[in-house]
Amino acid sequence: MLKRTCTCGEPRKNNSGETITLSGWINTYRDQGKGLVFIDLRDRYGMTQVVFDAEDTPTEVMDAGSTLRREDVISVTGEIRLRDGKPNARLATGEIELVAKDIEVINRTAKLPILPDDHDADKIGEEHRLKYRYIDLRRPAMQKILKLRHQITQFTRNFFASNDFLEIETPLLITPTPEGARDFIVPSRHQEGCWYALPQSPQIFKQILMVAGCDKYLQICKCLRDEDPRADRQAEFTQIDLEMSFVDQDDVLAIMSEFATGLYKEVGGIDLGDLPHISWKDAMDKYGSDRPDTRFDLQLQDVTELASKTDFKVFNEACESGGNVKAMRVPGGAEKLSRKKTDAFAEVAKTYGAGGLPVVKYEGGKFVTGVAKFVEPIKEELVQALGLEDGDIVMFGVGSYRVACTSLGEVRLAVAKELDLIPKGLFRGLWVIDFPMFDWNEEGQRWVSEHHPFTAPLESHLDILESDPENCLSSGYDLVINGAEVGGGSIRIHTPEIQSKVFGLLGLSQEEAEDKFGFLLNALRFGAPPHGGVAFGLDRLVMMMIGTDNIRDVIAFPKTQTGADLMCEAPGIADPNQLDELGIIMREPVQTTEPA
RNA sequence: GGGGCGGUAGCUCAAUUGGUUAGAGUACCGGCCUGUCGAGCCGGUUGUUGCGGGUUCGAGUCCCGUCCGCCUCGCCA
Repeated sequence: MLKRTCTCGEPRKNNSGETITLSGWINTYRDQGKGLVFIDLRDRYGMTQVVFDAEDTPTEVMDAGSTLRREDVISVTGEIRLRDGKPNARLATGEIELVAKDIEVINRTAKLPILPDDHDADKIGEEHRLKYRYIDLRRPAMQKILKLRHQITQFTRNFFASNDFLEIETPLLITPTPEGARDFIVPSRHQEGCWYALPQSPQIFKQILMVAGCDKYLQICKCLRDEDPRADRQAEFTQIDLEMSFVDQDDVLAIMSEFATGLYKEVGGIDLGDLPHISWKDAMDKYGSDRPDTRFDLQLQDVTELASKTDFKVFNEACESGGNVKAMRVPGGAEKLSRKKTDAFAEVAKTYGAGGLPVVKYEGGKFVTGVAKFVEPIKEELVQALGLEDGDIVMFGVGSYRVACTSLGEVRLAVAKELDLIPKGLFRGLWVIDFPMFDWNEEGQRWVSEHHPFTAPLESHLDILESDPENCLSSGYDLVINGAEVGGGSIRIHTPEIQSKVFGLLGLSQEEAEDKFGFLLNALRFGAPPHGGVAFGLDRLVMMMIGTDNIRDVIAFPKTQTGADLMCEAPGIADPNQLDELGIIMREPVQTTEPA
């Protein structure tokens, strides 16, 4: 093999006259006829134009050159020279070209199913890109993502290493636990009938590492949750997982803020500014979300009391059942938001549990359209409360506190998108703190953890943990950037007494708690330091910096909505002998279906 | 589990109220062309219309079922 002496991104005009060897893929070929062929040779580092010029290239090399096709793999030796034609400003190497003197055609490609072209990549069906991922990943845009992801993990390791964190691995084969997401489970061969779970996160292990005196822990680890994916969510994803001992919330937020702002600045060239703290209640009240997007101004206001003075049945029912009415003023919205558009926003509200989206416009000093006649009696008060000006539109979120807030909060995002209120290139981050400890689950008629069962209550709320769980706040915190949760954590419970109480509130009996979490409770009995930490979603960090909404763009080998890997065709059928060794009998004979 | 969108040539798409031989661009193959760079010009090959069933004289088009992909609600401590 002709071994390369430099990469396709390197040669410049000051290398003129040098003889070098390049290796790579044929990106394009331009055959000008007998005696002149251009190819662009591509590797991870860039592209260089290679010219086969009969005046300077040996005949047999000319012949080989004219047979080259896109994505063939070659090595080519030649001399760098300034281009005869115009330089190509779009290529870093655009001022020079390599005059082919010797060539080795290393591997010719079969007929290509897709072309690795950034130019029309978004036109290619994602299904094809995933099936032929090795071709798709050759695209410079995909290479850029892989590199950015690498830079983020490198920055992370360097940052935390220089702050005395130890990178420690935790097991992949662990024990199934109740609570939380559905586990992926793995059969045990040695103990027939028993199963491992794949970790939803290393949560308990990292806490135990604190008990073990490790003090500061870091891991960049895979987490697995057998739940339905979304555009920004995969069953298999990566967390930057951290834990620290002898710290309080301020300590954790301080170093994690330093990390986050440093990361965005160093790797992304993005100034995140300060990361203010906002309480969960404030976030819900003002933005209708526990991950508020603060890049634009629209805010929600509570008008429950005013609404109760109206004769509007929808308002009254919410008020009487202890719910809320939230209002959002959209300045100048009366003209910009047609009935058709507000109807579309109503669909958004309905998706999030609201019955609809009452709307009223304020024009010429009076309310018009929608629920105008219902809010007329509270006109003066409403105008004053919301600071209404002529030409505004008001939308209402009605329902239980969470439904009123979140449905209108989602409408807020839709309105911002519709009216193009979100400045491009702006990044805004904040910490959401003071989450509730619990959320009441109607279906199961029990409390569930808002964060997770190991989250400590605020010290000041310890006394109401059991007497008033609804109002007990936790030490949980989420880092939110541009309306996306990019990380979250908490100060953990570090005594077995409180941990048992929380398990109890979650409806886990003493026996169940001991059975499922005994190892943690035990660890807490043997000298657990106060500790807390964070996990950042690596995939989301990459997505945000690269500017994509699609998590599959930032994962080398992602899975589909049904958890399939279209390239390797996972999941697959196990050999009957494998199942037999594991003591597993299929309920139904396996149906092999022909792929479509 | 629910709702929505989609599946036609290797790829991206078109195909009128159901109508005869399913087209175009691109890729690929052949030819021409000595300064191109998403090269150009000329010619050519390419189809289980996802799969199965039904209605019909006739189905890419209508109906039923099913598979796959995407978006989404639930779910994701």
